[in-house]
Amino acid sequence: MAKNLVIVESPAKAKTIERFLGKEYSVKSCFGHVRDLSKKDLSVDVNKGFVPNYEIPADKKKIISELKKIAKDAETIWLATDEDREGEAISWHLVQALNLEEKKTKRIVFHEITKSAILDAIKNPRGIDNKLVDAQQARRVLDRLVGYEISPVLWKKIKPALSAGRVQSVAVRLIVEQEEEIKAFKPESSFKITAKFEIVKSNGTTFLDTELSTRFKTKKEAVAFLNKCIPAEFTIVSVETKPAKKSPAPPFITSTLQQEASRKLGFSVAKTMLVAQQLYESGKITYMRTDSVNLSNLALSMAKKVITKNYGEDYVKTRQYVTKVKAAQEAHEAIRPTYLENQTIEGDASRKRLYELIWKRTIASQMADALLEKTNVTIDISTTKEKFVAKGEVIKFDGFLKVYLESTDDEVGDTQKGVLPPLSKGEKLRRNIINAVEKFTQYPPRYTEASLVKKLEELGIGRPSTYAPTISTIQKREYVEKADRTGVERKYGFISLSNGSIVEEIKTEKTGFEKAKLFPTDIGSIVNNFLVQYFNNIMDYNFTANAEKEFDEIAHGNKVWNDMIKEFYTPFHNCVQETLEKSKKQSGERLLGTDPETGRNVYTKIGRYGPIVQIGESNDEEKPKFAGMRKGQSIESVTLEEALGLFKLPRTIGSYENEEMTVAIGRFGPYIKHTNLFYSLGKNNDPLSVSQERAIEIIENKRKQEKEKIIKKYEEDPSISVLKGRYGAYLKKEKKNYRIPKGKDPESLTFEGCRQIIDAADKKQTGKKKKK
DNA sequence: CAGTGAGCGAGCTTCCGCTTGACTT
Repeated sequence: MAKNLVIVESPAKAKTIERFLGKEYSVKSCFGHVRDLSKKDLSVDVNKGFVPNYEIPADKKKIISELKKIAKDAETIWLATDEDREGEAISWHLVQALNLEEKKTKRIVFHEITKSAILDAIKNPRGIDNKLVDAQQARRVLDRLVGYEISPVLWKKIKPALSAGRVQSVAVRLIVEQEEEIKAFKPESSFKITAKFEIVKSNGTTFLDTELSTRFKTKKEAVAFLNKCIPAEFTIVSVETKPAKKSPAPPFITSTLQQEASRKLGFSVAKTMLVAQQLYESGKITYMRTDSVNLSNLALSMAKKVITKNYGEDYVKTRQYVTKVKAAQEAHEAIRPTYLENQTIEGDASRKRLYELIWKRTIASQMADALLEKTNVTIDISTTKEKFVAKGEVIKFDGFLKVYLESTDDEVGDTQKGVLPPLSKGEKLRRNIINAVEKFTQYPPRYTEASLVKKLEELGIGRPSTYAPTISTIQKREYVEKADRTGVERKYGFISLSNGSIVEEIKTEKTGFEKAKLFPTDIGSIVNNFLVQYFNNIMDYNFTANAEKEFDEIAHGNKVWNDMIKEFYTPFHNCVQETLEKSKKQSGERLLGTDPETGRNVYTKIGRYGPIVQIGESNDEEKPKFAGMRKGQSIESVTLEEALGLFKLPRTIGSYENEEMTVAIGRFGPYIKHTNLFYSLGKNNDPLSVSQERAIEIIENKRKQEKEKIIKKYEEDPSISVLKGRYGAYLKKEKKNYRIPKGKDPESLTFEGCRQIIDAADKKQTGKKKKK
C-alpha cells in the first residue's frame, strides 16, 4: 500500500500525475463534487442560519468508500483539487466525507500539469481555506434557494415541471429580449453608390473599385447624383498610405473554443465539448473547461521551437496573455495541444478538425504580428462636393496569419480589400460604371448557441463547466428552440450609369435567412415576462456580478456567509410569498376570433402540455373543444384559419386493405393510423391535405424498411428476430432489445444462441434489480 | 412511443457546478 494518497478531480489528470510521482504515491480521482444538497427538498435550514444538509449522491457512494479504504492505510492524504472556489470546497467535502484526520491531511495546488509544478506543490502544502469554502457554500445555497423557491411558483402559475434559476432564466431573457427588439425593428433603406474607374496607361487598362463616402436617403437623390456624374471629371486628390498591424487572438478558453468551433467547423456547443473531452482523455490536449488564457512555460518554449522550425525565427513572438474575463478563477491552463510538435493527430474527422483548430490557435498566439500597409485614395468629382474613396490593404509580412485568423460573427463581410494599382495625386480617372444600390439596415443578430455563451461570459454568468449544460437545459425545458428560417424575398432599387445613360431597375434579394439560431418559444416568453415582472432583481443582468462581489468579500473574510444569505433571503422569500398570493395564472391567452360554424370564441393559450387552441369558454354549457398546436406555430402568430384547421383532425382519408386510415397529430407529430399501427407523416407531408395514395405509399415504405431491418428470423419462435439498428445488429424479443456479445456473428446466430443471450441478459437484469 | 387539455386532487416536477462512463436501437 502506498504511503501517500493524492486526490484530484479528474481521472485523466490522476493518470498523468501518477507517472510524475512514482511508487510512493497513489493518485486517485474523486470525479468532481462528492457531496451535495439533497435533490428531494430544499435541504437548507432557512430558520437556523441556512445550514445546508449535504448527502453523498448515489453515484458517488462507491468512489467514497474506495477512497476511504485507501485513506485509512495512507500516512498522508494530499488534497490536490483545483485552486478555485469549487475546488477548495471539494477538498473540504472530501475531509468531511472521508473523515480525514487533520494532521494526516495536506492541501496542495498547481496550475499546470508538469513534473516541476507538482513537485513544487508537494513541497509547499497548506491547510484548507475555510473562507473560500464558505464562499462556495454561499454560492451553492443561493442557487438552491433561487431555483427551488421560484420553480414551484411557475408550476402553480404557468405550467408544471418548469424551472427557473440564476443562470438559465437570464439566458432565456437575453433571447426573448433580442427577439422583441427584432420584432420592433423597422429596416431603413439608403442608396449606396459604388463606382468602377478605368486607369488607362501605356501598358494597358486597369480598374479601380471605389465607394462614395456618403449614402443617399431616397432614390430621387441617388438619381440626381448619377445625373451629376455624367458630365463630371474625376481626379485623385489624395493618396495616403500608412502602416498597420494585426495581432493574434489569445489561446483558447472554453468559451472561445466553442465560438470558433461553431463558426469554423459548424459544431454545436455540446459537440465541441464532447470531442474536446475525447481529446483530453486520450492525452492530446490540456483540460477543456478553463477560463484562463495562460500558457505554461513549457508550452511557451515548445511553441517557440515549433514555430522556428516550421516558419523561421522571424515568425516567433513569445506572448503571455492576460485574462479579460472578469469572473475568471484561473485554475487551469488555456486549452492547448499537449505536444505542440504534433500538428495533426490520428482519429476520426471531428477530433482531427478540432485538434487542428486548437493547434493553429495556440501556435498563432505565439507568432509575430502581421504587418500591413493600408492605402486610402480620395477622388474628387468636379460637379459636386461628394468624394469617392478607394481602400487598399497589402500584407507586408504575414506573421501569425500564415497559420490562423479568428472568424467573426458578422455574416456580411465588407467589400474585399486588396491591392490597389499604382496611383498618384492629380491623376484623372475615366468613369466606367456607377451603381446605386438600395441597402437596408439589418435587425440585431439572433443568438447562436456559441454567441449566447459569449454574452453570458461577458456578464459573468455561468462557468466553463456549465455553458453547454445551460444551453441544453433551456432547450429541454422548451423555453428556446434552435431553428432555421428560409427567409423572404425583398425588393430593392438598383440604378446604373454606364455609357452616359441611367437605367433604373427593381431587383429582389433574400433576407431573414437564419441557420441554427435560438428562438424563444411561447412558453419561454410567458415565463420570462412573468419572472421579469415579479422577480426583477434575480433577472437583472447584474445580479450574478453583484453576488460574486459578495462571495469575494466572504472569501476575504470580510463577511460571514450566512449573513449574506440572510440579507438576500428575507426580501426574496417575501417576494415569493407575495407573488404566490397576488399574481394571476398566466396562460398567454389570446382571442383569435369566432368559429364561423358555431359562433363560439376561439382562443389560443398555454395548456398543460404546451400551446393549444380552444373553441368556447370553460363555463359554457357545452364543453370547450381543444387541439394541440403544431411545431412551428406560436400563440403570437397563429391565424384563426390555421387554428381552426387543427380541429379537422383526426380525419379519415380512405381505406387500405379493407381497413380505415386516419390522420392525426400526436405527441411526436403528425401520423397515419392503420390497423392499430402508427406511421409518421414526417415533415414533408401536410396532415390536412395528404391523399389516400400518398398515405398508402408511406405505409408501404415503412413496411419495406421494417423488412430490410430484419437480418434473421426463426421458425421456432417468431417473436425473436435479429435486426439491423443504429448501433449495429441487435436481438429483439417481443418489445425488448438485447445486445449481441462482441465476437458473435449476427448472420450465423442460431436459435439456440439467441436463447442463450436472452436468458443471460434477463438473468443479469433481475440480479441488478435485486441489488437495488 | 401515439389521440392529453375544464375541474377535482394525489403525487410529481426544480437550482448551479464539479466530474465521467454505461448505455442506447
